[in-house]
Amino acid sequence: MPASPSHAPAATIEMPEEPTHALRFGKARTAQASAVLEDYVELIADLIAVHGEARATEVAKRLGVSHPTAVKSVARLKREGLATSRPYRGIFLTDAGRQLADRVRARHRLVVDMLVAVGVPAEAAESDAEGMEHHASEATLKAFARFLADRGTKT
Amino acid sequence: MPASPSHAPAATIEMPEEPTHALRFGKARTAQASAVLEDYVELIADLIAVHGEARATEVAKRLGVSHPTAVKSVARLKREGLATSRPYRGIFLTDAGRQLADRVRARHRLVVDMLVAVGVPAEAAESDAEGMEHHASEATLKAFARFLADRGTKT
DNA sequence: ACATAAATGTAGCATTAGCTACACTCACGA
DNA sequence: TCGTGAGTGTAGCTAATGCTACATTTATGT
Repeated sequence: MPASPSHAPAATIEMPEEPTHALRFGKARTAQASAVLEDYVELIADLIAVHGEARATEVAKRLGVSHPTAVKSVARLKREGLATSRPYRGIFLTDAGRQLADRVRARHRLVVDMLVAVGVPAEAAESDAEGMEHHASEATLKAFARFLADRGTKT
Repeated sequence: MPASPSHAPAATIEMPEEPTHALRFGKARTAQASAVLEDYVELIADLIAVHGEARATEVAKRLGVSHPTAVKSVARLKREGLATSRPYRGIFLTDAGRQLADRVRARHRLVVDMLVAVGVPAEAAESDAEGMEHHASEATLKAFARFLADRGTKT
């Protein structure tokens, strides 16, 4: 059976538990925690780039949430030093926020390209990447990049 | 700009907003919601298969959470008709729970195999798959399966 | 048989993300 | 100038996931 081959014990050492799993699950949970922040930062960066500014209502609309929800999340971004804003003005990113946005954006493209490269329809690739990207470790991203480079990024 | 390539189109239609995004983000959020349930169900199935029963404490340990947290989640599983349990006894899966476990397990393997096939180190593949698997749509899974079949499922 | 340790359960609190309802501002037109 | 409506902000509620602390029950060893 799958999860813990170490329980099959016949010979060898015998470690009673498998904290390895705990670490993995914990990591996945942590990733999910920052996922929301990342989505907001990326979107805000896009809005600023395209419209010159990012307004709470617009962010809410794009993310498919109510505006108070967006406002609350932006408050969290500010708390974490990723964004700034003043009452009735737009939302702006700090240097840290911009850097995060760039990283997130690059990662998103990489994941989408990867999915497309292995035959996932563009629509599904975009959609699924939105959720998966937040869980791709450095090692995985590096592997993706190498894979894409090797096969010339062709479909 | 990046996030919405659909803004690029010089000719064609030009839709002012992009509710498409909202749908995508919403989907990712929903997926994340069931992710926890799936993790629990999969783990419980494993424990039953290996130990003959699944105890709350063991589940908590494996998932890296406190036991009350595990208990609370199991309560949710019961509410959703995926598991059953009686005070001071083990946790069991309903038919629905077992079916879900099977699907989750298959999906997990598929994602891991895929990552490995593309050159991700086994360790990272296992770890990242834990988070990514919950966001892989049917279309994506199908594409993964096809890709693996084509290249002979070799490591 | 009974005391005690380990496992399980319960209570209460915090945080995050969502929502609706309501209050306030600002910009624009009459 | 003064409304009014769209955009923002705030309050207060829900649900999920976590936690610690405490209560209970089971099981175990003497």
